[in-house]
Amino acid sequence: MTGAPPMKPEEQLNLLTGDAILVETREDLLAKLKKGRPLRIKYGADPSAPDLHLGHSVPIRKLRRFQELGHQIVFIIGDFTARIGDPSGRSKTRPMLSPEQIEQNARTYAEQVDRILDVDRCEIRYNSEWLGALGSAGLFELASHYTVARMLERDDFAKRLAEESPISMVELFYPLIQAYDSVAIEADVEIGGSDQTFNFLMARDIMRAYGLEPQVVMTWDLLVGTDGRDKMSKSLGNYIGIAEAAQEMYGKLMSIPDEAMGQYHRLLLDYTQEAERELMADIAQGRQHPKQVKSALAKEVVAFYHSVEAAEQAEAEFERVFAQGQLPSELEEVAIPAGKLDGEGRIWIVDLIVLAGFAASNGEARRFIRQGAVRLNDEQVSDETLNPALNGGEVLQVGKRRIVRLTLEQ
RNA sequence: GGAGGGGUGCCCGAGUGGCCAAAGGGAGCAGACUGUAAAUCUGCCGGCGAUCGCCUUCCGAGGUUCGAAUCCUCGCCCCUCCA
Repeated sequence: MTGAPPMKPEEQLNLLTGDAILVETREDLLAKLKKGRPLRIKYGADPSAPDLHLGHSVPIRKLRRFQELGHQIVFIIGDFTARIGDPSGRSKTRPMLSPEQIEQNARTYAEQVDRILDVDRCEIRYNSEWLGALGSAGLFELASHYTVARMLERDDFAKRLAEESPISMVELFYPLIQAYDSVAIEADVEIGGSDQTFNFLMARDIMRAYGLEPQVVMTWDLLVGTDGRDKMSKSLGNYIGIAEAAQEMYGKLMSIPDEAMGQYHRLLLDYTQEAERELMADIAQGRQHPKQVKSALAKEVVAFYHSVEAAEQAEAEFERVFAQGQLPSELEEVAIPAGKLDGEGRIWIVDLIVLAGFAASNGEARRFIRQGAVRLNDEQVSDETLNPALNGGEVLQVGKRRIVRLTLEQ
């Protein structure tokens, strides 16, 4: 991907912007591209979230596109800000990180990003490098370049002000500090999620104030999670990790609501907005079958993170288990301690379900039985008092997805 | 410094002396159906043994009462307004 002939600025522009929600501005970007030098593309990494999911992958994939065109990616690790922490009302979960933790997270982060683009060719910078040197005088100068009124335009602030929820002073500084990062590295382009739009745009003003050419801002909407409602996030449990097993990844992708497919194509497979609309229209008008579209999507994403073979295998397995209702080709084994069996080698079915880890309590196990969710050797269990004899090798199933082969452990 | 609002099950949120293991929603799980772990519909959703029941829950510690998530006292925490 290094030896490709340079692409014309106009072509680059189209390739880079067709799927973005905001490009501020296309004219500026074109002008920069016409300079013919590699552009500096800023991306603020989040070293507090070491487990990357497909939501994080979106901007990183877009960075990869820049990289393939020969531009310079600059990752900024916000170690300075991470050490300060964030007292904002909502995100209580942002802890203050020690330098060691930040270093460790950054390394984990880089390893994962490397699955998507070539990290060795990226510039990685820590913002304590320049923010530490800024000092209070520098900070005041920075603050002098922006007004409270404009700061409060940010919808997040405006909303909280309106509903009288707290806004900490530190929070007002975050956008300024981020903007200063752009000044420090002389960013040509900054990209990220649409939740960052205000901060990115503000950096344009701050850069001008420091006598620099303003950066181009590009944002993409946030990928929704497997629930199709909220943005993908680990804490909401609606995420698909980029390091997940192929089978798991495929299954989760198949579970997204149909309406989310368009966005997934655009954000994960680089469909343009126009292509996204066409795809969804095709589905709506019956020219394409939603399931086929979804499984093709799932396959392609899995192939990106694993391999084509793994993706095909995942699909075959999925069809086998869910469409045809057969047992998976490989079953996980759960060892049952022999001591749990009675003198005749029998065990209460409720205990067995709990021991297998399928229920947190006897009550839950009973409920599963009542609901007809339990199968032992493919026979539905309806008797809560069943005491099956166990020889090892039995297949225990609770619901459609949790299936296990039992073994005996002395 | 002054005034006030509040802490309820995984989350949000009702409940102001018994009918409360605690409404409703979300999440989760299961069943049916389907085109998938989509959508939709139905059910479950503190623990334990079970037709009935028992035990532990409504920030913490005490108290009032036959009886409290609901009343009182002290403590801890969160938030808002005025200055």
